[in-house]
Amino acid sequence: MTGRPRTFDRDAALAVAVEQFWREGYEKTSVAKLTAAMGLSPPSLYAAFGDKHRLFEEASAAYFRRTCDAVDRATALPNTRDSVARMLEDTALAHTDDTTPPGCLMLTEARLVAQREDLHRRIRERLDQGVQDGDLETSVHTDHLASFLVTVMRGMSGLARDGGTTEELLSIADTAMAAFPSQ
Amino acid sequence: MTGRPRTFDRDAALAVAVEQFWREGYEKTSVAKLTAAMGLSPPSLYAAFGDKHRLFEEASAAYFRRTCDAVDRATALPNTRDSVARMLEDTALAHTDDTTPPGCLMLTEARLVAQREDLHRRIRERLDQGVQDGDLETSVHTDHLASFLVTVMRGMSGLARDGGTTEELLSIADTAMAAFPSQ
DNA sequence: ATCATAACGTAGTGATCGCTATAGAACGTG
DNA sequence: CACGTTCTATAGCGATCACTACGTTATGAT
Repeated sequence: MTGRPRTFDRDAALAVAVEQFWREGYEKTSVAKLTAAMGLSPPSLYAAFGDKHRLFEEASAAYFRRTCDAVDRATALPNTRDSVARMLEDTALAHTDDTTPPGCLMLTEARLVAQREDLHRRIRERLDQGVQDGDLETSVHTDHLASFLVTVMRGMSGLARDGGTTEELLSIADTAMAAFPSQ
Repeated sequence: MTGRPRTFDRDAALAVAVEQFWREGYEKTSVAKLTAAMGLSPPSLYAAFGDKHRLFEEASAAYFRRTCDAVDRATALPNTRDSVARMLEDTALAHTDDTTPPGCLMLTEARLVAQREDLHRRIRERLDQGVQDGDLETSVHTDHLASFLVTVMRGMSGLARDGGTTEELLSIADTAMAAFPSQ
């Protein structure tokens, strides 16, 4: 007993929801906007994704996974300074990519605190590794430095939403690197 | 023909509105929440302040004036580095003052782009003065440095909203100062 | 006292919010 | 074919949104 098959691509619809939440945030994104953008009726949305909150969780998780891929590519660089510089440059470029909404869902949406803490942890762990590798002096407070970096990225996301250009964000990334402790 | 006098203090009611918008933002603050917090009926609110949008404009303008006072006190310091350091420290303290909502209304509310541009201009002008005073080398790109500083403050506001402590924000302010060009 | 003026509280406007009851349509299985 | 299952679309649920019509009350001026 398989029943009637669904007429829409669940992953494609989820991608549209990601884009919608990304562009307008959780609160300003109504279910009516979602159903219109995703091209399905309210009952179909609720049957496939639960409710608005669970859809947001699934969408933001998908977004987070994509972001973490980029972070992981940066942290994989052998030199710690290069790794952090890459991360900030990636951020500047991603937040002003004109094929996607400006800024970053994870860094802008108030309720995604846990994701931001996860990002902070990933960065701190990369810095800790840098200390072990001898890239950073043992006196460096990696937790505080990670907080600084997340704070800069977050501010960059806000600036991108205000219409900040790629060049502007890249210059901020560059300036922030001046605060990175030299070996 | 003076008519019946109003039974509430307009300035006090406005201060309550500032606090409400500060704590929850424009979208999440309903007129019902405002009337309850301000202790007046909807018709009184609309008679005294126009509509929700004009009330927000008045409230955010009052908030901005207060913020600018602190900025002006910092920019008044003779040394440019001291001036910027003070600004960042003030930001860390103000955003985590437990007698007020966490973070900053101006830096968090999406629609206050103009106020942020104003803040950016004030900081850049202080840095330009620093160049004239010989506090900063003429090679310093004051516009980019100002963008960096606003970006850090903005990120600090977000962190404060996530529950970041005064110590955490102060350490970020301190780290950011490492990016400030030495004389 | 009488009047005009303006703020007051009650009660409710249409629109939109997130969400769902209901009934019909499209599948695999008998 | 009929049956059970699951998706579909329509239409609408109660709650809340920003906002206001309306009748009352409190003032100063006459």
